[in-house]
Amino acid sequence: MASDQTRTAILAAAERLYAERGFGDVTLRDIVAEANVNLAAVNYHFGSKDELIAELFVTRSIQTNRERLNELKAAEERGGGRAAIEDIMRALVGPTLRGCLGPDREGSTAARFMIRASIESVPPIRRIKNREVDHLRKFAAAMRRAMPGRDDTELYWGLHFALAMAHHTIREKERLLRLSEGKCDLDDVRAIIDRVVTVTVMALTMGEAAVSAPPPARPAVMHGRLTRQDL
Amino acid sequence: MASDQTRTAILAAAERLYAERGFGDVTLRDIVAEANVNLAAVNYHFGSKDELIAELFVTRSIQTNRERLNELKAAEERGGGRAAIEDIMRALVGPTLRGCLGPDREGSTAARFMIRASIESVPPIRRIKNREVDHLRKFAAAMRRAMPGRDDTELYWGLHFALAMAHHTIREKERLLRLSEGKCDLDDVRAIIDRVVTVTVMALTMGEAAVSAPPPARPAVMHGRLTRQDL
DNA sequence: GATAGTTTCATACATATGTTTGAAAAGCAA
DNA sequence: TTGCTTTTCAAACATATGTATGAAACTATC
Repeated sequence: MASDQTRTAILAAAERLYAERGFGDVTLRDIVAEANVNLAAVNYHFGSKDELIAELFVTRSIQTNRERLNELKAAEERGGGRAAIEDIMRALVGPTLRGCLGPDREGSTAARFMIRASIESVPPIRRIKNREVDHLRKFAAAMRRAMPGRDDTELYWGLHFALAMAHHTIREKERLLRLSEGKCDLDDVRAIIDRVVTVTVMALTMGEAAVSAPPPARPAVMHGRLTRQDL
Repeated sequence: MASDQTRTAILAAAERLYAERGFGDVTLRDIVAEANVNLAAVNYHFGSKDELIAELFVTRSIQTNRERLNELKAAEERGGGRAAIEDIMRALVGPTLRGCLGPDREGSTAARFMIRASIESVPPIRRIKNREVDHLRKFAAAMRRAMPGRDDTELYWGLHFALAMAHHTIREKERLLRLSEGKCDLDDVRAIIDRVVTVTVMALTMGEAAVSAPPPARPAVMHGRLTRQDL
């Protein structure tokens, strides 16, 4: 089937252009020019522009979520059914950060597309995005297992802040670079992931200290992770 | 001058609509209908659509920045020239969070407009936004005074994460509400500000602990702020 | 109250953009 | 090949949208 060739070319071209210039600035004519196909091909193969965008987004969403869940699963197996909280957070923010930051590549096209999608919030994507909550719930559940007895509210805030830091770092990396005059190394993805994870775990354990015991034991996480030279 | 009336009506209507529906979905015709003025009035008074958006954005930017700087200044005077790091962060994230969250109001129109602006990143705004770095530098300077000897890199990351948490909380409040099934109280703005500030200060002092002294003293901030009942 | 400058208005213009159409081309099974 | 389906193509369509225009209404100064 040569038709799949056209379909694939459109998908690839669209993702590339959307990732680069955003949804607002890319027209169907831009896409078909990039893909070297006829204008009508988009509507023939996808029905509409919105359905094209939706297909792009669901495909990539599934991929990212699978990556995250794979890491989570690996961590849980490593821990005999209960993953360490750090590894859970690492599974949450690692795939996205690795995909979107880094020295050589400008971030893969797929990752940059997903960033755009989470920034610009165009209608077809907004509709799909609501399912993301179900995915995040799996991480909330893992966190609950890792920190039993912890108040759920705290878990949600921790999850929320982890995504905040990861996401914002990707979105505003230019600004952070300029603000810090290059001092913040945005190519050292490992260090960034460590940093986000460390802060998140501190935020999560901090609450525990304040709520459970008046003389709070220093959080367990500070022992291992905090002596890294990159902090 | 009756001309100012039209100008003002356009500005107000535009801000309201942009705040509500975003830049992508609002046309000049929507704006002039909302403002009850003629279509040509926009180009007569502002020159172009982009210049209208730019004027809205610079006005609000100046206001937000002034609010922040006022709080910062007050904190520095309270501390005799050197503000506590918590109060600096509070001055940074407080105005925005107070403006955009809260029970009664849906967040002021002005604040919601600024959120849109920071989300959608339309060309005229992108051009202006570059000056924001200069504003943030004032906070970096205050932080440096509050934590002398601290590595600059850490300060920038702390500043960056504070904005990340504040911003992301505003952007994704619906999702956090659904994820937590209402357990995360997004109407208690004071508690949210405290939470963001506490985590940020922990992130900032955590590095200090790891870098300076091998047996890290429990961060000073944990004494005062951490016993709040809302954590 | 006449005149000059300012503002408003209805309307038109130009163009960008998603979509549709109908015919031509290509693929494929018999 | 023949006949049918699937795919491609150029062109047209419909419309939304920012902008421009020229006349009318309004305002203020003398």
